[in-house]
Amino acid sequence: MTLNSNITAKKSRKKFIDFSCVSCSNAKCLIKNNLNTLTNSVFVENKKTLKCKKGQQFIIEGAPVNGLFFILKGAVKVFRTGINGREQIVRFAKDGEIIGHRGFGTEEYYSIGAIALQDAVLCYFSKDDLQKGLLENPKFGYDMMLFYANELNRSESKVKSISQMTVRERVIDTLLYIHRKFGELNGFLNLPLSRKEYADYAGTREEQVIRIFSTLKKEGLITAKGKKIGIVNVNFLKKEIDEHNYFLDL
Amino acid sequence: MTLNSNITAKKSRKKFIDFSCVSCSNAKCLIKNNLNTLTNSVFVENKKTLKCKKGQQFIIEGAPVNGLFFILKGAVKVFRTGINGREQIVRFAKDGEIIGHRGFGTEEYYSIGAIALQDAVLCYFSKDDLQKGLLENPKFGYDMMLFYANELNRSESKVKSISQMTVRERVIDTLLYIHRKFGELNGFLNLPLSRKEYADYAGTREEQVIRIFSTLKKEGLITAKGKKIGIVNVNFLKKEIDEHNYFLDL
DNA sequence: AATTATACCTGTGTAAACGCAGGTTTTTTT
DNA sequence: AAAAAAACCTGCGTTTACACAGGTATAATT
Repeated sequence: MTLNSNITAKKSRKKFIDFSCVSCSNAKCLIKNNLNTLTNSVFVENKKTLKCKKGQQFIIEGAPVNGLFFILKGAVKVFRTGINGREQIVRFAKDGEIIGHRGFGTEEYYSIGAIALQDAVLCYFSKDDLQKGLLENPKFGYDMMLFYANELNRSESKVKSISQMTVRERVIDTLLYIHRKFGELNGFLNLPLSRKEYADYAGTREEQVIRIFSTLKKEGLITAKGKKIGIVNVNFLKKEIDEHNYFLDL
Repeated sequence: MTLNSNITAKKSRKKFIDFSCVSCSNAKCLIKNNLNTLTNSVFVENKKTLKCKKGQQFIIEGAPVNGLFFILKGAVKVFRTGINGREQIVRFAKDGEIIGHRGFGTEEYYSIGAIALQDAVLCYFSKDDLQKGLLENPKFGYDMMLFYANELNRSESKVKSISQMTVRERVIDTLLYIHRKFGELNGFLNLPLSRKEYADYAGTREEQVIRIFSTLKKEGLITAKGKKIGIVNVNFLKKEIDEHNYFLDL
């Protein structure tokens, strides 16, 4: 909101606005972190910043890849569409994170879709520019590699979860994931999601999530007022899925 | 076999044998591919090569990370262990591939286990050496990043598969994956796996795989003599799961 | 303030996947 | 060649998760 008011859209029809990495306050961004050695690179100057309203889809599955996005501000869901348009959310992303694995290399089409869950500001880098930057700056490339290695670790962990956990456990796992990643605000998870979105991430159906939320409420493990979900005691929930996570620390 | 006979084990008690990257015939290896610019790097000289017998576990979940492995020759399953020791195979790997995402960065413990499915030869690189190599050679780091980005893509695709496909579809998907990756030999998949291993990858149970193999046999879609599985017509199988893979090309 | 739309909730029947139990075949070991 | 072990197979009852249907509360729109 403070951001939006700062934006004076010169080319409002294209939704591209100028933003500068140097003055960016996003400490967790890989680009910001490597800016000292990237100042000479073209790609920082060539980046485009665009606003994206809540609910807006900014990456469409199957569309040609030209580059990739960094989230300057906001929250985003990344998903794959299956039969009958059923969504599988593979990840939630926030400030500083990268969206669009296929923005590199020779891949031609996006394999994922992405929708803003809140009003968001996105930085866009072209494929060629970014590739150049990565090859010019080994530290940047190394950081990027680590990011993907970590994401892979999380994703493979998710494969096991969906495969071996019950629906109830998966829903609890999802609640804890949102809690870890987005934290709390006034005792409620700091990212409002619909029951359907919980289901799409947990790999189940809306009705199941609703039922399980009801049960968890009765058991005093969570509080729920509409989309506002509060975790009463994180450790109580953790305990229930702990045996699944021998070697997991994220 | 030809490899084994070439090996003259100086330190046979430690199972480490000297091998040289320069004379390596493995064209798909990331290190081999970048060898021209890596010749000065220490880490290529410091690598250890070790033999690993069929069935042997060379990475144990939760063990401290010191480095990571490249497969010189052989096939390997990478898995995570869940409740009651239930295995979730997250990946099969072959010649030239990397095992152990956590060999980088600050991670302390392996999050995955790895077992040789055939007699294998592995190249081992220490964490520090490899990190140095990656930071010295941007192209090498970039290639590594691409590898992880592709693996992530595949893993996220697998999340959707397990979440949305029926068991039958998942088993078919697994058969096609093995076919893509390991090919055929005399009309049979060129990687013998037990029904249990198919189940551990597909996210189901041994009995289900057995049942589904029986049905597929009756339907004339596959042939099966023990562990030897043959796909009669790849396209027939593909057709059944195609609608799940709108934007998938791997 | 009334209306529409969206999100949330619950009961009930159904189908898919699972667990177990008992068997056979194949492979490995002695 | 015999014995043991591992892998493979099948039937059947049970459980889990699902689909559908109909309802209520909440939020958005006019």
